[in-house]
Amino acid sequence: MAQIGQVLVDVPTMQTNEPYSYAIPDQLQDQVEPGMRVTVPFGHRMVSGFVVGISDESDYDGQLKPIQAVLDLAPVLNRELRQLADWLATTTFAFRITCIQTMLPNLLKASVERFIQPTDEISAAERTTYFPDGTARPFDTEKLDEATVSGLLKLRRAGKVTVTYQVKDKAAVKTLAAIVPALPATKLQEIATTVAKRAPKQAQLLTYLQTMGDQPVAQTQVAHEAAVSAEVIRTAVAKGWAAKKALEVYRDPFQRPVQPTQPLTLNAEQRVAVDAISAAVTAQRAQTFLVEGVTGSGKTEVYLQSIAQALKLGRTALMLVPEIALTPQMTNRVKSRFGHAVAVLHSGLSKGEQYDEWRRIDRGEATVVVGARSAVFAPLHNLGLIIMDEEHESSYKQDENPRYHARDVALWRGRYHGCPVVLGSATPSLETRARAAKGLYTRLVLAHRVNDHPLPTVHIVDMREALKANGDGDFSPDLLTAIQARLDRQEQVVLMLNRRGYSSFMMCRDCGFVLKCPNCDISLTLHVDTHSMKCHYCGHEEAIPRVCPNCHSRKIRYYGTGTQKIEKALQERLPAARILRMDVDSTRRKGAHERILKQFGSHQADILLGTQMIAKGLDFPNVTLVGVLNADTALGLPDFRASERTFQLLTQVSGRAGRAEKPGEVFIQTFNPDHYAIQLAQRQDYERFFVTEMHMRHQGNYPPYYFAAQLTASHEDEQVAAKAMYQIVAVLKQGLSPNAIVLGPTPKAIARVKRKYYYQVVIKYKHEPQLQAVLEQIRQGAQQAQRGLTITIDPEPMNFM
DNA sequence: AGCACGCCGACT
DNA sequence: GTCGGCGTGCTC
Repeated sequence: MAQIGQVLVDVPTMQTNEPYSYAIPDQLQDQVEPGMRVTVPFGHRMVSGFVVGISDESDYDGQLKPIQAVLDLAPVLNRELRQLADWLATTTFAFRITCIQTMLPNLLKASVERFIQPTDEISAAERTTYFPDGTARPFDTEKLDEATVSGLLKLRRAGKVTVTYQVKDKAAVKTLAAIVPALPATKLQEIATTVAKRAPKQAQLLTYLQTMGDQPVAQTQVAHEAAVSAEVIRTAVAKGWAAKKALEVYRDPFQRPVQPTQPLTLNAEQRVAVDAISAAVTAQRAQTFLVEGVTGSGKTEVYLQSIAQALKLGRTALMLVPEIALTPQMTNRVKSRFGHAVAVLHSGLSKGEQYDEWRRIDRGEATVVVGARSAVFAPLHNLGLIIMDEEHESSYKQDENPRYHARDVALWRGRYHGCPVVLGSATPSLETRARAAKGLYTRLVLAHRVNDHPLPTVHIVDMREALKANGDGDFSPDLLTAIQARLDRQEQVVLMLNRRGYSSFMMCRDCGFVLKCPNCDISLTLHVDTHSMKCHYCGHEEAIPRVCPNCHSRKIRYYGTGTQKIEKALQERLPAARILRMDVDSTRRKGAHERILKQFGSHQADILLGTQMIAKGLDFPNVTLVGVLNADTALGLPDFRASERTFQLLTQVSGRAGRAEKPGEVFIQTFNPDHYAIQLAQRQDYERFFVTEMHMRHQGNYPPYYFAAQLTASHEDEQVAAKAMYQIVAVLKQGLSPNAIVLGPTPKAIARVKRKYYYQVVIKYKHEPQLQAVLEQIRQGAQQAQRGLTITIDPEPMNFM
């Protein structure tokens, strides 16, 4: 019976979110399998598509078109990952094809190219103007100038030219020229006796060919080992002694060799953790662990030994780390333990390297994968363990469709494979820690630093006092004195500027008061366009204050500053200091990040000044002082996670001081010295912070007590965006229970981005069985709504700005 | 997404 | 009268 392929076409729209039926032509019969990429005619053009099923019949009434070509010899997504794609699509409200593209390496995303060519109808004059080469030319409306495009389109209407489509598969396997003997060894030996005396090189090669077996060897290697030139090899091939073959090779992203390491001896806490995780690995139990360990408590060693257990049982392991922590030092540590079994996936690799690593994993040649967010889709078979380090990091959440959280995907895969998931952090997210408290996750605590180094002394500097003393809002006298002392002692300093919070909010420089919403306990954001302060949660609006409502000081103003400005100010104060700046600007170029760190590591600078990115995972033994210039900025953000983020950041950055023999010191400059997030970060008291913050969340009906979902509408016309949001609120109110709290609509913090206005609604709820259906209904409705109107749904937002 | 179809205003 | 502007709807 004729087969029919169910194909998801690569056209991300609501109408094409279901598979379309295509006839499988005879010559492709039994070649097409679910999980393969194909090209199909769609409308009046060719598109690429993805086969999700094969069946005998279709419920489509019309005439089926045939699949044009198959792009893969084997499925690129196995059954597990296809199921995962469907789950992702329903839970994140993203298109199925978008989910599939997200899971595949970039190179497997086929592109469509258009070509235009003359027909017989065309006149000679037209041919010479538009087709100087006389034949088909690429037709990219973006690249050609307008006159040419309109001219060509006119010709097309007249039937004088036709447009053809070509789906181009970028997936390129890198090959090397390789040599394999074409004759049996005995025959070669026979020939060897007959070659001319004055052809010693040919004899040499013949001898070599006899020894090499039937596996192809790279031509360069043959030339080297047989000590002959490429010309001699060519002659041999021409004479039929050897054959040329294309040898498939991987673009190896890490050429440099690593020193093998042995497992370290574990302390009692680490032992308990490894044993618990190993037991779950062995029992193939989908158990979730929270490994809570302070900086330097040896979490990584726990991960590595747990991975070893999975490998010992013939299973594979996945280790996720935040992109920013995916440094060569980090990956080398894993590679030196597990050698060639390790594949690394991250954005620093070229597309080709990513694809090759992906293929090594898919073929089972790599059994340990280390990577950032998207590595959670690594095509590992037979997973035995998933680890997610620094699980609280917000970079695990993708900000565009599909808006997935790698943690949720990891837990899904854990359930699928029956394998444990280990979430690790010194400062777990409230959600995770709360689940551990409820007994849903098993909590494993590493309270001791491996070398018993004392934690650094943390000083809180009250900037209100400092401001009075020297009138400088950036550097306190205490911090400057401390920096000078390190310069004198040839030690190094890390200074962090909290740049998140560049958004303009109002804070009093005398008392630290931040203007907040009376309804939401969230800071108000300044809107220059309307000259007012707005709450992005409930829409409350009030005038911009001239004096501080708390202490009546006139020093209430916007808060926010940049690294360049700070660098200049610091250099003026400490002319002798060698300052290295690290921020988004100075690390934009590839490899710049690593180069700066290397420079600092070899003490080519005294002070490293940077943004958040310096808080994570740096380990410089000579750094004995860490300064946080503005601890408050994140606190001022209109986000209920502001305290949590501040606490996590301060705790992390504090861990950067004095990790070696020299004791460390930390200075936190703040206008809110009494804020619990800052106070508790000073004491490195996560538990106390957890309890306090949980109380705050309970008071405000925020996660983890409530779930939150966010809907955003954007349109060039502000009225249209706002109106759409009001209609959505009406749908929500009707479809949801009275217990659901619908906040908004309100304009977003940056209301106008790329000439579009953004309005949002936040839903807080505990138990809404109808929510999925209502959101789905809104998504359906969004399709036939106004042109240019975009509705996004985020079922678990991390950012409320 | 990209294209055809179809309905309106500014030209030959 | 027609060319071509964009708004609307469909693609197995």
